[in-house]
Amino acid sequence: MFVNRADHTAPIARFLARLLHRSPLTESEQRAILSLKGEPARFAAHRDIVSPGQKVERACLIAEGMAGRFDQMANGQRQITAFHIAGDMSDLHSVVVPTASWSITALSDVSVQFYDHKDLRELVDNHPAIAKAFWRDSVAEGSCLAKWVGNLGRKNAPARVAHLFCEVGLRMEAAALGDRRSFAFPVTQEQLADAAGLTSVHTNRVLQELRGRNLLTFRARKAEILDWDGLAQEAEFDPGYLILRWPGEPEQPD
Amino acid sequence: MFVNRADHTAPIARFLARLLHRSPLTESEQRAILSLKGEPARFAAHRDIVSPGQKVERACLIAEGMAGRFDQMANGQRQITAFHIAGDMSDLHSVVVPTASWSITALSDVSVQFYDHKDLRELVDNHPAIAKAFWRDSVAEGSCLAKWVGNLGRKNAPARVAHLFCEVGLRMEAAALGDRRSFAFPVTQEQLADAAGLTSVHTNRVLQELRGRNLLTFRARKAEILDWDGLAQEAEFDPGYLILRWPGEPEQPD
DNA sequence: CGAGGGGTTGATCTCCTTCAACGGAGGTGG
DNA sequence: CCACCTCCGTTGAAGGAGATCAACCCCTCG
Repeated sequence: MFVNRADHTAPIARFLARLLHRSPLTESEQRAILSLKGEPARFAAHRDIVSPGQKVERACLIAEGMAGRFDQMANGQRQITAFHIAGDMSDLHSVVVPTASWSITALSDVSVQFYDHKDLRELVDNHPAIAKAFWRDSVAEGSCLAKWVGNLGRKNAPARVAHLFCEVGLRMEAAALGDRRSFAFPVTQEQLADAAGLTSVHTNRVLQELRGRNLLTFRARKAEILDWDGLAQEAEFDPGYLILRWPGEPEQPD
Repeated sequence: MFVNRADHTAPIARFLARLLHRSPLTESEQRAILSLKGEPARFAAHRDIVSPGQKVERACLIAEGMAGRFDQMANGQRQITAFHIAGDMSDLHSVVVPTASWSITALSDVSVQFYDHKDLRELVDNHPAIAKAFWRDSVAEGSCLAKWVGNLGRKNAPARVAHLFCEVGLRMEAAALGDRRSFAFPVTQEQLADAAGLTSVHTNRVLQELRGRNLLTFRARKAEILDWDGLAQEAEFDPGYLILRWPGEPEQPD
């Protein structure tokens, strides 16, 4: 595969690798993506990369660190609706919907690359396969969100927290950023709580319970899954919704 | 606009009208969509239109009635992650992700039209504007899901139920299927509960409370919003996330 | 050394669930 | 035309998961 010859640490190459998990692309299509020109930037933890209501003209690729999509309530409560890891184009959707009603906020210190909508649109208009790859990416994002609607609507706190760790672990492994059983997870317990729809106090107690049951540890922003199967069972975790294809697994037909 | 000359009651015309709320399309692009050949079918309430895990080769357009996307838990609990009304291509996303992990189920009796993925893919490959319109549609769906993650994670029962009615009301109005203050909502209280992440017992009490506060009535599958502003305030409803453009409002630039 | 962010603990409260029963409307068969 | 059944809605009482409130601790960094 062409991408294997590329430098995987280049942000755009990470993005391409992630696309290729889900969508086959020809060598020339891959080249077209790799030739995108990005503009680098850094953000400290807690800073907004994109603010709610802001009209954007470029999309943001996470190069290093972790970011999240936040929904803010009138009383100040927050809900994280997505975690973005290195290689994620966190608002690729802004190409077709340039004004979002939520923020993209740095969870840890992050470095990012910005890519002009104009260039991305040109790519889409000239390469139907890339258009479908981007579309598929948005559908996969929706699939994750739907799963979280189910988790928040119908699962208790331990299952939600367990699901969070399963999901992020598997995504980190797929992105070659760690192992599902041991990966950096640079968020605070409060941010975990904002994702799980819980208070930080209760999240803390749930983490202790999961630790006590020898399922996982979470210290110093590092997750260690002690019992993957047990954790997946607690979470009712079924990875199909992530729509990840693995090297060696049959490719998704176009 | 070309579509105004079309028969709005034809299912595919309803679908096109909905696309045009969000995406400008030329006359020839509109013609291409209208010339799609659909295969009709009917489903009784509670029947699966698409079952979880099923690989599909056609997408389903709701022509009449209401359907929902269901996520099912191991213990039998259900969560509705989306409502689909007439004119919604409820699994347009299946064109790029043909195997879903949830079901599309008829809420009321519904009639639908099926469209082959092959034809839809051809449309997308030949018309970049249609590709972007479909992509935008999936992004809008994701936007609704993200909003529901926020609602389920951080809002109490009355706010959730209120939000449900605001959302469906506005969508019905946009689809010319009713008025935001009075519309058919052919679901049971149990299905409302499955969407709001509540029990049907509590949903019943919440509906009584909202009635008591003169915000809405819901009887015989018909919603009457008595105080739209009050309901929207209770729900913290801000329609931006629906990504609906209205006739007369400025068009979204391509 | 002081300040502040993040983590931990305990006590209390409350929103929603659970369980159990009943009522009413509509459809169906005798 | 009545009897019955089933689905849906309604009500009450009790219980529990998680929120809230209020400390306190530890570590890092200026």
